[in-house]
Amino acid sequence: MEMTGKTVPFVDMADGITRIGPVNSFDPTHTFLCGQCFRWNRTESGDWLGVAGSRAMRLQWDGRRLTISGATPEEVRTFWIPYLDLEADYPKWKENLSASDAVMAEAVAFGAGLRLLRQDPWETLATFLISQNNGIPRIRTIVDALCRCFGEPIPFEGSTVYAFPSPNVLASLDACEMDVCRAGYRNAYLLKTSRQVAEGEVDLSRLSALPYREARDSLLTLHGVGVKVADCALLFSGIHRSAFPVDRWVLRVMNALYPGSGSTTESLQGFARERWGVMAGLAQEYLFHYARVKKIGI
DNA sequence: CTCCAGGCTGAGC
DNA sequence: GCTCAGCATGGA
Repeated sequence: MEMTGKTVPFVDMADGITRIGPVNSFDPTHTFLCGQCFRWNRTESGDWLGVAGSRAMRLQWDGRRLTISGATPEEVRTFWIPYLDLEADYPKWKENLSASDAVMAEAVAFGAGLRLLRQDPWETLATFLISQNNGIPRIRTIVDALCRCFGEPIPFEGSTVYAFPSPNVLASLDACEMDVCRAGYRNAYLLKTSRQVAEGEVDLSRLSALPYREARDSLLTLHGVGVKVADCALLFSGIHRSAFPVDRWVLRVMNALYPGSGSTTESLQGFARERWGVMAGLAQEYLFHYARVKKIGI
């Protein structure tokens, strides 16, 4: 029996260590390696080191509880628990999705510990701008270089990690400077979009106040942002979970599962939104994770 | 060598 | 409106 409801058991261990749990429907492998984020790394000891926004933390997972270090209990409560979406009722969502059909049930079971993160909207948008026609390992390399070169330093465990650079900082670069991250032709998209956001042409902080379709249309005015990137930005920042950033893997799986539901992206999105409603984005993420790991290996 | 990777833009219909 | 080459880079 899985825990439901919004209460997350929480213990302050002092010395900058916090323990959370028991938590069900969570697994850092599913959550951090499903392709929604690019700044979590597993250490040799099995811990996870992550940077999000202007914060960093170390996470340990024993299969039942999370132990967080490098963050104050207050930060854990107000930032990391919402970031990891630990208060949401995944058992209920998984049950609903699984009931919708057998293959979805298999995909849900396969990625049972997957949670949709609530990442910073700018960081999410920029990293998925880089993701286009690109592979996950190289996306990580590029994002890493961007942060090290242009991000604010964050003292962490006696060393330094770097925040994702702000739109203002990136907007001040020229194409030559930005090329150190080796993003190729995406440099131009990143530069122009940084400038558009820095100029206030699109206000990312206002997206959550807009209905899904208007939020997406707003993002589509940015250079290099298409439907896929806009949907990923909305979904993985937690702004709109009905966003359905269908890609070739899910297209392949969906077309196999539901022949005739539509071979185009738009009709598949409509199909998914009708079938899974506000959970369409989560449904796609289970499918994506399932298809990718089953067919390519992690 | 070719093909692919969490696509998008701009040109030509 | 629609289709589609071209796009930088690096790994398989």
